[in-house]
Amino acid sequence: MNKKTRQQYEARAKIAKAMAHPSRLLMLDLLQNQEMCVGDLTNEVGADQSTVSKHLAVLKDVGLIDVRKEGALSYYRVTCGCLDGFFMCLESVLKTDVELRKTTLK
Amino acid sequence: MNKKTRQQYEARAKIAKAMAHPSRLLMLDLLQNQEMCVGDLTNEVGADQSTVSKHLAVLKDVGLIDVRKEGALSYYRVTCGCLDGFFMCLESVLKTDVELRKTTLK
DNA sequence: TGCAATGATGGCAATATTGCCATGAATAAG
DNA sequence: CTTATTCATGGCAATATTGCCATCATTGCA
Repeated sequence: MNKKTRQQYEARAKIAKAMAHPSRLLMLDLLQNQEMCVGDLTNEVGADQSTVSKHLAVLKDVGLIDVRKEGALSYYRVTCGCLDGFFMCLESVLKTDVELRKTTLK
Repeated sequence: MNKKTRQQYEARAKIAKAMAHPSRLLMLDLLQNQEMCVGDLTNEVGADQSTVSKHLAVLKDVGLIDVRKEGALSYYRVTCGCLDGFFMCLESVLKTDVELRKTTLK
C-alpha cells in the first residue's frame, strides 16, 4: 500500500466522517432542499447553538456546504448534488440488513 | 424533531460511521471486487491482524459485509451493490473542493 | 451610543474510537 | 496427540469526538 493511495483513502474517510453523525445527516438533508440560517437549523436539530455551529464548521471544512452571509445571518447550503446517491446507499444498507435479520434471525 | 426521525438518522449515521475510516474504505473497495480472507486483507491494509479483524467486525455489524467460513479461513465480501454511488459521492466532493480551492484560494 | 440578536470560538469534561499486545477458539497438518 | 495456522476477542493506553457553557465579534435597531 503506497503512500499516495493511503492519502486518497484518508481524504475520502475525512468526508465520510464529516457525514457520520445523526445531527449532521439531518442538517445535510435540510440544507439540500433549502438554504437555512444557524438559528433555524438549531431549532430543527434541537441542540445548543454552539454545537450546531461546530457541526456546520465540520461540514464546511470538507466542502460539503457553503455559507452566504446576509447581515447578521449566515445562510448555509449544500454545495454538491451527489448526496442523494449517498443517502440512498445508507437506506439500501439499512433495508437489506432489516430483511436479513427478519429472515435469518441472526 | 420527533423520536422516530432521530432514530432513523442515528441508524443512518451508524452505517456512515462504519465506513468513515481509511482502512475500512480500502477494505470495502477490495471486497467489492473479490472475496478475501482476513490474512490477505491484513497484508493489503498493513495493520495488525487483530486490528483488521476488528474493522471487519465493525463493517459486518452494520450489514455492509458478510462472512463465509471455509475451514480455518474466513472469506469476507460486500453485501450491498450500492457502494459505487457512495464512493462516487466522496470523489465528487473531493473533486469539487479541489476546484474551489484552486479558484478561490481559500 | 447603548442594547439585542446572531453565530463563531475557546475551554473542558464525558464519551467513543483506534490500534496493538496477549490470548483464546477452531481447524488443519504431521 | 501435538503443533501450526487462522482469526476473533479482552484489555488497555493514546487519541479523537461530542456537547455544553461562557464569551467574543459583528450586525441591526432604537
